[in-house]
Amino acid sequence: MVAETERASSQTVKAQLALRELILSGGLQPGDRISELSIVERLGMSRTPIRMALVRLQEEGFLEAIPSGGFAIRAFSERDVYDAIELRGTLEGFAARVAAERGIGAPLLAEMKDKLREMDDIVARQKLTVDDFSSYVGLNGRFHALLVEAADSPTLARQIERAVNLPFASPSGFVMVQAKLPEAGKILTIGQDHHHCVVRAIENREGARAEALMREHARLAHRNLQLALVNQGTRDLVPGAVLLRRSAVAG
Amino acid sequence: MVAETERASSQTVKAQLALRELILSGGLQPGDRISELSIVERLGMSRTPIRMALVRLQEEGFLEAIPSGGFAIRAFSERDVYDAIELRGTLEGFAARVAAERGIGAPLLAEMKDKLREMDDIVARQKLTVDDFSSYVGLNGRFHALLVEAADSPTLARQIERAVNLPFASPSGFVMVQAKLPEAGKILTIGQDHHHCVVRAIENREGARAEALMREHARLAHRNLQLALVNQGTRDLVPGAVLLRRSAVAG
DNA sequence: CATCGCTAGCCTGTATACAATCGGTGGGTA
DNA sequence: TACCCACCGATTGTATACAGGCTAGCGATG
Repeated sequence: MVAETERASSQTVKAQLALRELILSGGLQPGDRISELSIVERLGMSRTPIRMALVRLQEEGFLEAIPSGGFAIRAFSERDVYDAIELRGTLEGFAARVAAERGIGAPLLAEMKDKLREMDDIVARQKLTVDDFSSYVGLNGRFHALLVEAADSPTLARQIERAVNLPFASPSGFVMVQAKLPEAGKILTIGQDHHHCVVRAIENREGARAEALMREHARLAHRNLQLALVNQGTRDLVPGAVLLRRSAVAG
Repeated sequence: MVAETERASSQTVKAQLALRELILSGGLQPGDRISELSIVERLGMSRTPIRMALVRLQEEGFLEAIPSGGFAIRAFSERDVYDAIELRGTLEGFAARVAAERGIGAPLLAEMKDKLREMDDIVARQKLTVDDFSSYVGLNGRFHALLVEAADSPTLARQIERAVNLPFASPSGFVMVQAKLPEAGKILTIGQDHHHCVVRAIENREGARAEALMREHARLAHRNLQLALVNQGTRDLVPGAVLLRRSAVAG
């Protein structure tokens, strides 16, 4: 009965994706209580998969439970975003250290270097197009995924996956923002150097160095965050900007 | 209609607690697929709250989703336990660093020192009873909770809460094990010293030191884990021992 | 005029019926 | 004898009906 035009697995997953999209597109405002019935008529499915999706989105951090029942869209302060980025750096640093200390397999190392080369090609270009940034996002995401894989720890992988779910905490979250910033090339160059250094550190079994590098690597996102927030024009480029609580800055 | 003898909130929460207990008591074996119907007749409630509880327990890390549908009890290797402990240390270290760098309020600091004094009293005793250890567990748990509170970061708090859900990753997980180990007094003394040092570090705004201390503090649990696993007698004292995959060690 | 209480409506939590899919078993054929 | 296909049972995913609780709005009273 399901899936005539759409090719998706279960209703629950579809609801989860649709709700996430609805939140991130601003269709639902931060702080708003989510009425299940309104979602039912918006998505055209029954309450059961929607309730399931709501629980999952709560665990992902997009929603918070209301004591009297139901859920509300979570609102984030600028410091929350900062902390989420720093947290990702800490966890990825941990992963890098573990990978360095325990050593990683040759195929994994090879693929990391492979992705590194491809990213080098992009960064080397004089004028970066939006497509270039887009390709970089894909490669960068894969590189960070490989790093988690390199740690070979399911517990850590789960934790990182969770931390990275918030859009502004994603490793590639701010890459597309850079496309609009004058400092784009510089930050990209530095980030890519971090990538190179961390691979070398892992190869040489330098755990502390690998960890410190990934922490600092995440802090590039801090800079992008600052740069994007200073003027109202680029503010909306911050990933998940609609989740940001309007702070006292105003305009 | 609900709650005649039992005083609990919702069916979902009751199911969650009951299932967790069922898993940790060994009523359900690691690797086993969980049949919803069997839980229905065991707990005497309908499938809906049970399904809800299953999703939450998956997010907590006790269950893993089966591709074809349903859930299975997750099995942990010794290294998983090790990693979970190290992960807690990393996250608590992060919390301590943030607390030190940003500074914490006087009331919080006062309560931390208060708990410290109470724990000192216990550690100072010559012969420690089981009740002593039990009191220590409570105080220790509160102390660690205060540390998280001191970081004043909801994102981080959520993440730590999640990491600590696994019983063997809990800050107080191995305290009761120590009660049965000859090295009990020594490790307790060292751990308590870590507590003192980290509070001093936070007070003095020494972020790096606070972080390193909490990491090392968690590693005391590594030692306890090793000690408990060496002989079969104390092996079952490891928190959540039933979740451990029988490794090649055998007996 | 303000505050307290009641009532009505909505909304969430729970139960249960229905549908679709997965796995296992048995029989048939190469 | 071994492998493949088909059917059947079981189990999960989905829809919907029902009940209890929360909230808000209105009216009455101090």
